[in-house]
Amino acid sequence: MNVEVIAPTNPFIGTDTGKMPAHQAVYEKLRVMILFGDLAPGQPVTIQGLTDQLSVGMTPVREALRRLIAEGALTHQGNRRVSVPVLTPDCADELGFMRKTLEPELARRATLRLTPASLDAIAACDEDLNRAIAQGDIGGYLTQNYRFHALIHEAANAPIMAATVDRLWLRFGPSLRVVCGRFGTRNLPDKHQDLLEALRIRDAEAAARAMAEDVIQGVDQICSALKDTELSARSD
Amino acid sequence: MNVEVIAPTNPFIGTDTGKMPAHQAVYEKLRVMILFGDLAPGQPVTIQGLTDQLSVGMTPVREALRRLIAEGALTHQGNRRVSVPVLTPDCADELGFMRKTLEPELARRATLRLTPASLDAIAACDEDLNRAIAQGDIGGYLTQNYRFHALIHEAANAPIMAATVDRLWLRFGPSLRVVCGRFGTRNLPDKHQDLLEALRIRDAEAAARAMAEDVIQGVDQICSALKDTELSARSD
DNA sequence: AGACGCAAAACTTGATCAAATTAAGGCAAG
DNA sequence: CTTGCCTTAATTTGATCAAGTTTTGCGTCT
Repeated sequence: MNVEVIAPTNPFIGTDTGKMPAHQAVYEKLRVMILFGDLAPGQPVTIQGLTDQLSVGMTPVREALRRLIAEGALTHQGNRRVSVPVLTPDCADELGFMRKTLEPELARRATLRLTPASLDAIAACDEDLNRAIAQGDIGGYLTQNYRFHALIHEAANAPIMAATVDRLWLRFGPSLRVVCGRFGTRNLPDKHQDLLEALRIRDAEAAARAMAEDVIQGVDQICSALKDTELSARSD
Repeated sequence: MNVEVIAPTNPFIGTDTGKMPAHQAVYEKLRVMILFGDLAPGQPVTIQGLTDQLSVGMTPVREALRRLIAEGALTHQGNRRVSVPVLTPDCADELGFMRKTLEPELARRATLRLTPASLDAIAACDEDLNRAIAQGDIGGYLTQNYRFHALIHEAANAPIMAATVDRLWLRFGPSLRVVCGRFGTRNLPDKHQDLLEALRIRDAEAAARAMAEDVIQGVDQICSALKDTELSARSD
């Protein structure tokens, strides 16, 4: 299966498996691996492979996979084979539309319900993000960028929309890593400064606008990269 | 558990369990029951109850529940108890925003990719829907109304958005039945005529507008009904 | 090239363990 | 003496595991 264990330094991979059902621990582990590109698009995922690797029974693994499939993070490949989905341009278009619509709304709502503590957390996260970009740390960029958006989604106090958008990120994850591996951390979208300023002065519409621009930039970059990879694949 | 088996006359409950894994059969059965209000909001759902009722093992039931929980059709009620979620005004607001945003887009896309066959199917469905309304058949109204929208979503050729919207309907389902049971089939939203006409003349923007109005009408009706029930519950 | 067979993986089941809720019983206070 | 609460036991339910069954894919043989 070739799935490397991630270093527990990642803020999202605390994996406090102390008092947690096995199926949830498996779910969270796989989720992070997909979100940050440790599983390549198209890579097959087998139940028995995971039971061997994670030393858990078959039932928890089955439940975790079923959950991830329901979220679109994995796909049933016809004959009861499970794999990491390959992002097609059509899918990216759909995901892009939803992100462009929902994330600005989340930013708008976050502006209204924002607490000083969460604003500080978002600002701190943005600094970490800039540091990662400056160092060319792709993994750091991916995790901090996700965290930046996740913090805003959390502040919006709209759990259903936040979970929906989270699923969209989950679908972009595997390809994002590939794209970033191609182009490095230069020319990355960053409307975060505008967004932070809008949050500080409590201007919901400005926050929505900044978020929309950030999402559009990111999505367009992925779409163009997808077209390139498809062209290169076709010319093979 | 008090879950009555639905008559197999429903077009969505063919349940051809012939060549289908047990976990999927369980999933589809439960999904339909939730979607059309056969399970009341707040009703507890137990694994063992389902194994007894459906005569299947424990693992398939667990997988089906995990999937439905991931889709928001069921919720984990704290102490590893599963139940049908109760729709709060905040949730309805979120769901409403997403429906108002996504369904017009689906209508827009459906207009462009529409085939004569699918247009006929949609028109036929609308006739069934009107018949159900005229007869005061709540169950028929619920299923045909869902089917009308589902056919449009299918025609849009946008599987991710369609699946996302489907999950929103799944959340409305249990409360929809309650609301309809209160007010009957009068004053139901029906911008379907405008929508059908727009589809026929291939006017994507008009279709999107008609869909938006239909969704807004339906969501507002549910929201106001929710407020009423909450007020009456508070005055108890 | 088509068919047969073997191996691997998924699906299902029943059993076992752990956790939580409920019921019962006893003690104390009014 | 009755009532209310707290503690404890029993039942119900959820979580996990390992074995058996079925299906699929692939390799080989004709």
